[in-house]
Amino acid sequence: MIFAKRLILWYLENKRDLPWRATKDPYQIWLSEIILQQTRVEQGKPYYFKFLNAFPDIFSLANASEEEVLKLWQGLGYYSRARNLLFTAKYIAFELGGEFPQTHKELIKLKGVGDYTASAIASVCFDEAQAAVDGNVFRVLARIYGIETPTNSSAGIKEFRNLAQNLISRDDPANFNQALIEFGSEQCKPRNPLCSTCTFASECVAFNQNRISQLPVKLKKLKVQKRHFNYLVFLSEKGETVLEQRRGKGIWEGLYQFPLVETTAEASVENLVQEEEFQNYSLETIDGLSLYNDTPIVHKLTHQHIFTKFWIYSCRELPQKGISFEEANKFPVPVLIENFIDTFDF
DNA sequence: AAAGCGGGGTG
DNA sequence: CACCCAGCTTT
Repeated sequence: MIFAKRLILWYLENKRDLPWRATKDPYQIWLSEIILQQTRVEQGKPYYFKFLNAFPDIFSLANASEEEVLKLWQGLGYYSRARNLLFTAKYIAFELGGEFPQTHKELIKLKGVGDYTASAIASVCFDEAQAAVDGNVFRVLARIYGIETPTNSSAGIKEFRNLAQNLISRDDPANFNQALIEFGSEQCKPRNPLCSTCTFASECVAFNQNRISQLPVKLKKLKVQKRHFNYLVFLSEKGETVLEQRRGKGIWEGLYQFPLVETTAEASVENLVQEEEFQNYSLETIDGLSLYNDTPIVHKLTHQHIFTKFWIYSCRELPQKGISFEEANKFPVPVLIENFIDTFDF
């Protein structure tokens, strides 16, 4: 039996009951795919429900504010997804009259939609035979076919995409794509795959050559950068503090945080007060300045470790416009800041 | 082609 | 601790 047929048979027997599998509505499929980019299903699920509840259709999302969307997205990471989500919702609602693009060629033009997501939407919603190649698919194909091309190289991306495109079922591309992904997620797992019950074990190169732990091949990853953040938590007599929005490129773009002084190393109070950024927030005195956490809080991200000190800065009047402590919860903030706000007794 | 972008789960 | 997750965009 051909690969696609066997794969789909496995899928129909083993597929999970996931919320977005009950619909072919492109809005809902698009929403789920954006949420699931580089995100585990179990982590994404509650966000999918939150968004669908808050924004049942493309128009309600299109009419939301960026802060509203970022707040709902808070904690999920890769926040450009949220900004692109809103941008694309506005485009579809107001430029296309709410009509979703229906082909891979058109879908891939949308902000935040790449080859994988365009293929997923085109196949699931419109039965177009475009292979959706995600991390699961790379792994399954690398193992079964014994492909050593790094999956995160340009050559690898091309090779695996071509292979998947040759394997895809013309009759049922929607189930084929979801089956291959589901198979990678549930059977051909990164660690300890279930080879003993695998329907492809007899022809799987990795299994038969005992190379499961060596496939797929990925190019080495960059080393993590260390950064030192000093947050100034102002406390005024009126019960206010200061939050600022992060501007420009970089981590947490568009999210809010306390006034930040970044230093090249862990800072003492003597170091801190000499920083130009600190003096930009200058008060008449530093008598109210005290360190909240003696040991830096280490916030670990994929590509950087952020060593954080929170400095409590009590004052009569704030150096700039403030917000009440209660309001702090309403702004979209990084998890690092959210944890502090939840813990600190204002 | 390579770097940048979050947060959390897993072994 | 390292590795990975229903990847995309920018440089």
